[in-house]
Amino acid sequence: MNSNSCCHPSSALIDFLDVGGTMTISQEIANLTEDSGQDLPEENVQIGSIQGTVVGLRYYTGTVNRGEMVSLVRQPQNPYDRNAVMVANVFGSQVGHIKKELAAPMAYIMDNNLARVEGVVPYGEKNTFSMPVNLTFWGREENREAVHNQMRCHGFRLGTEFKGSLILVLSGGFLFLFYFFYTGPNTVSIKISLKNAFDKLFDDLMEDKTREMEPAEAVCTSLLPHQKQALSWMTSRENSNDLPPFWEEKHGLYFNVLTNFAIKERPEKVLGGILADDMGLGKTLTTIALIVSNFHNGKPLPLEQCHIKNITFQEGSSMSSTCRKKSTSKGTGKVPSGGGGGSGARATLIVCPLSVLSNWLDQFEQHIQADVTLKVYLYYGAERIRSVNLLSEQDVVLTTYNVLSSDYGNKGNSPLHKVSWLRVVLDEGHVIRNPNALQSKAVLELQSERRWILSGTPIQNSLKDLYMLLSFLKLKPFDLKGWWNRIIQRPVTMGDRVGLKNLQALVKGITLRRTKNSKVAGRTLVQLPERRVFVQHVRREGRKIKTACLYRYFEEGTVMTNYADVLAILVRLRQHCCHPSLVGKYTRADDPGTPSELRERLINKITLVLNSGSDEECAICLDSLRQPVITYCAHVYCRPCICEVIRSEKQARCPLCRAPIKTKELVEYPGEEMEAGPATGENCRSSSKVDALMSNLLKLRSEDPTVKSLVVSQFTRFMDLIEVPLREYGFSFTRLDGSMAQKTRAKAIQDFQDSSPGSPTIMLLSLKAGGVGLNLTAASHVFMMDPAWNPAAEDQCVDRCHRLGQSRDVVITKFIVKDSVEENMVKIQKKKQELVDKAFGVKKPQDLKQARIDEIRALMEI
DNA sequence: ACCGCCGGGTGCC
DNA sequence: ACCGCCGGGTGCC
Repeated sequence: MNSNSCCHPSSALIDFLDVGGTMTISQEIANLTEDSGQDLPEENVQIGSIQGTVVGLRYYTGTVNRGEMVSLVRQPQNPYDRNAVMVANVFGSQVGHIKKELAAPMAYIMDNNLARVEGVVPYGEKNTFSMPVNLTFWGREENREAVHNQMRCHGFRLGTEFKGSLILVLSGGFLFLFYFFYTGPNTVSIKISLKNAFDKLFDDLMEDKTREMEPAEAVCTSLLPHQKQALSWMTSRENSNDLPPFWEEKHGLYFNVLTNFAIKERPEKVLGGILADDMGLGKTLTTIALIVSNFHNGKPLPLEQCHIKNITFQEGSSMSSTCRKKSTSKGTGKVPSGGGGGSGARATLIVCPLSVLSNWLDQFEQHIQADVTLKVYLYYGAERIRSVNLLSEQDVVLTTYNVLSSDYGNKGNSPLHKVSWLRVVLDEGHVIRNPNALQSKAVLELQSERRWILSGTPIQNSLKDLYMLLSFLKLKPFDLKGWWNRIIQRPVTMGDRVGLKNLQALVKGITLRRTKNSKVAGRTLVQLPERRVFVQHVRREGRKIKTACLYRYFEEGTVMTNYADVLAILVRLRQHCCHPSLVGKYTRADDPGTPSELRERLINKITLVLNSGSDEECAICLDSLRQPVITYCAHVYCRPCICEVIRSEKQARCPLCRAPIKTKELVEYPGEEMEAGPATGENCRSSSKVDALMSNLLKLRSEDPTVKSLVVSQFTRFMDLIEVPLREYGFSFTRLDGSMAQKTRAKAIQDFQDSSPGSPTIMLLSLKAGGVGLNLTAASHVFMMDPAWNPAAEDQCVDRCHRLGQSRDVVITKFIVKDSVEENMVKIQKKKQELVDKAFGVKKPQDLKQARIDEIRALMEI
């Protein structure tokens, strides 16, 4: 199948045109497809297909091509027929209506969410009055009968004529193969080859992205070759006049090779993309260079406007550094012109997690010449000035996702949403992967000419993570869930090679990704110092703990019904490995007790589950938990997800253990709770791990007093306990954990990174504290006090010091208690890594459940 | 729409 | 003729 003219490198880098006036209908389609949440594999069964008729063509301007995909949108408010089904092309322009006789059963099916209907116009695209449309119904297996019945009642018979058939469509001189791939719910064979292809998704992204560009002179740091390449690529993405991915110009028309859509007007450009470099390659520096080098209309920052030097980083205050300017010839020559467009937009908005806010400020100060005027405003804190004018006049506005979403939630009064930005940059952009999160909705509403996503991990769990990124970039039609599912998500999930190729072409066109191992001219991008890992086994505390009740759960097959108990026991076993006094009291929930007691216990459980570091996901949406609630059977879900389950079933049952559940019995997560107070009394005694740590630290200090170390634990109370001997032996240390406010956090980081004598040599770091951007390169030793469930979390933590800027070899010491739950956790880490590799995109709740059981079983060595 | 359908005009051969 | 047939007007939902 060499049908993919869409994979031409030249055609992949194309820009999109936003067709004016179609937004309402697009929006309508978006709204209609948004809440159906039909992206789980079991909802993607083909129920049947039928040929229908599109009528009323002459009343609408929307046109289609031979073989073009169309969308079907219900119009319940239509004054002539409340069953009306509108037919629209990819850009949302109405083409016509489905003939009313067929619209009647379709309306019922669509309104009751029995199936999604998708259309393709096989021929007759030039007809004046009506044209045929091949309709395919997709839905859950359990709705198959209902859909067929409804159609039969109205005299239609759903067939499977497109099943596994090849339809050749000749169009515009191109040969397109449309392979209507039908597979049942269980497709195993193709998924294996899919995995390899998926791994290659980001391969070859470097091709043709090796041109270098010098930054504007305002940047005082010299860029590494790969950063100059990124700058060149980003600049060309912003100034490019190319068509967006999958668009080609043919005979004076613009033609989308994926959907067969064609239009006279040039599709709107997509200026920007995804910078997906590994962390530590300098995404921040590159972005700063981009901001000043490709300012307005492809020119570098105008350096001649110089004012008073005044760099302050107070929250909610404007800071600007001043300048005396020289020539700006450097870096201007290679900038392709044409982008930007003279709209007058000036300001770049950078949205980032709180944890890296101070890093951005540091980096601006560090990399921008001191005599350059760059107006940077930190839109953060209660004192932030909510003035659209003030914000528009800045060069850079920095804010956090939290500030952005809280302003956005404050209906109609979000200054950030009233500014026409030149450029919006989402740092750690993968955080918007959940479309239901307020912060995701908030970023989609920002007005900007250019849009960038910075993320070392653009796809974290599954393919659908990419949807929100494309949506933010306004990469049509993938910014609408229905089209994304249809053209990419479902074909790829079902193992369709063409779908995968399209996905690769799509990603390739808008993404630059290099890893630490990528090479430029035969050399790796970054020569990082070595990184050595030692596992140090330590003695167990006291006798081996009995876990009889866990064995019982396995024998009874009630592991999942007692999941919270199981986790609670495991947490305590792990705590015991660290220090016996960490272990809190524990009562098992044999007796449900009175409702208030039960409630209290459930709150305890959900707190434990969410703080257990087990990286919980909602088993329904398979995404990270939002508005977590716990059921009486102690399983944790997103509130909207589980409410939907309860609403849609008569006798609702817990998806994980099948226990009956009710909405009013769901218990909410009350939020972070502070755990026990400071260590006192018997807590002050040491433990094997603490002893081992101290002897390491003392040895290091005697060898080289300037060496700095990270001491990492998942238990903040363990960190409390470690503080005692650290003080006792006169170590100067700082601490960073999730509970700290931004100011103290930034102070802790700054103190630790400071190399002057007397600065802290140790940082107590909670494993989950801070985002990935955190820079702790002052440390060259890492002590992992307790193993994490997720090996990636440990790696990420180490990467905070083993990154660009690290000059010493990094030594990692992991303490593992012999003959304990920790040893088994290490085994699971390895397994889990394999699982993550395999499970890309095709996770089912059942698999997830079994994986959990297997995991716990392995932990207990049962 | 080179259709179907409607409704007015018309009416043996 | 309370029909058939003809031919003009008309046409999404």
